[in-house]
Amino acid sequence: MSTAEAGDYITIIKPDGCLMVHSLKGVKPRNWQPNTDTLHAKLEDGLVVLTGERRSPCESVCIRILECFTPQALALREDTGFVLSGTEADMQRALKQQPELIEPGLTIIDHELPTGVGSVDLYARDAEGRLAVVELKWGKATHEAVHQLARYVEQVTNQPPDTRVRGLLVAPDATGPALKQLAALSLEFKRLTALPELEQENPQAALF
Amino acid sequence: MSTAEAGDYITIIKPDGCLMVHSLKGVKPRNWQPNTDTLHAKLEDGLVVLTGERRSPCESVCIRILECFTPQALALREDTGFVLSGTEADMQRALKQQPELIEPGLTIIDHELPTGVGSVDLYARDAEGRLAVVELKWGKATHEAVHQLARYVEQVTNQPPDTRVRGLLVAPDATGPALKQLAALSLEFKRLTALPELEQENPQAALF
DNA sequence: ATTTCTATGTCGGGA
DNA sequence: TCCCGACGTAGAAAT
Repeated sequence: MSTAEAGDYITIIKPDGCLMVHSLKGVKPRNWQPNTDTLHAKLEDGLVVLTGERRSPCESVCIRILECFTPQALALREDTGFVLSGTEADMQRALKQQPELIEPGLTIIDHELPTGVGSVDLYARDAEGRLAVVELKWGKATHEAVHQLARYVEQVTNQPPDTRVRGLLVAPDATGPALKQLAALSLEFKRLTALPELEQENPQAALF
Repeated sequence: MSTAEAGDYITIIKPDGCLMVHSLKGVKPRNWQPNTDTLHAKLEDGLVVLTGERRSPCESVCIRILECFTPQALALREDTGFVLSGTEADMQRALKQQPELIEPGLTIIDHELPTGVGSVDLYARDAEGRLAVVELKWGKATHEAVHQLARYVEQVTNQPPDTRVRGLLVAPDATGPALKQLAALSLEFKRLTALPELEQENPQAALF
């Protein structure tokens, strides 16, 4: 249960049932409701009242429209595109193709390998045959990333082979505490700032 | 670095520098940028190109407009309102006023008490004088909530008094794993579905 | 300005 | 459908 005062808002309702009420600040809507099942409009005391209901979880949004500035119904075409998000997913793809960017002689064994405490980004073997767990971060790596890497390394080390496993944190940068913690845990940091372009699979007019 | 294909989008730019590009699905924008510092528009190959730049972190968004359906400049009035979000904050306020809803004889000692691993929602003493750490969740409590509560309890227990501290998870519901974990850790679950109305501090025209 | 923590997170994948 | 983990999380509080 939440309530907002009257004011100026932009309300957007998408065909997939996403309902958003934006105020003049912030990326997040002031109020919203994904997966709205039914949407009713009725007149109440001379005001238009929109009600969006939703099952599972059972909740509803009620919008009282005191005054409407620019009503619009747009027919956006089907979502053709696909975000080629050059973030961790792309970083992972690129480094899987060119593991030598991390270290010469490295070969990728697996990626997104579940360990019971999350997924290892890359699982590799180095030039000397040692196993290596690789954690990728697109942004500045924090102590959280180190903690995660440490858990992965521990998890993998405890597997049957029980050999020493290297832990590599690959990121463009890392915070001070992160580097300190890395050193304390005998883990390694590999700075990686630029990625070569991957061949475009489907070159099209780019929006962004 | 990310790129999206051409398609139909709704672009919103707010005066606080929030730039959003919404596709026809989802509550989250397809692409966005909070705190945009400078916004340029230029003509390039006969297309309008919007460029939003931002320092710290240094990044930019570039929007190529192939066709523009309904350009608009709205002057929303200043953000008068305030969200009276009846979520954990309200839940906490209500239970602080009426701790007997959690358990008869409970008295609140403190709220939002920092413990070094986050903030305890409520810190109380029960009818028998034992300390109790209360973790509130407005939605279904997951194993994460249990983990958090466990950390709080551990943290508080390790304080000088070093007496046994009760851990209470108060939520309308909890997941299976959460309940199991609670039992294993000797923590308690208190189901709380409905809250009585708090007196309104500032009754006004309500939007939602 | 940067780090840390919360959230109606949202979203996607798997059981 | 529910549960679980990741995210460019965003946003706020504390440092």
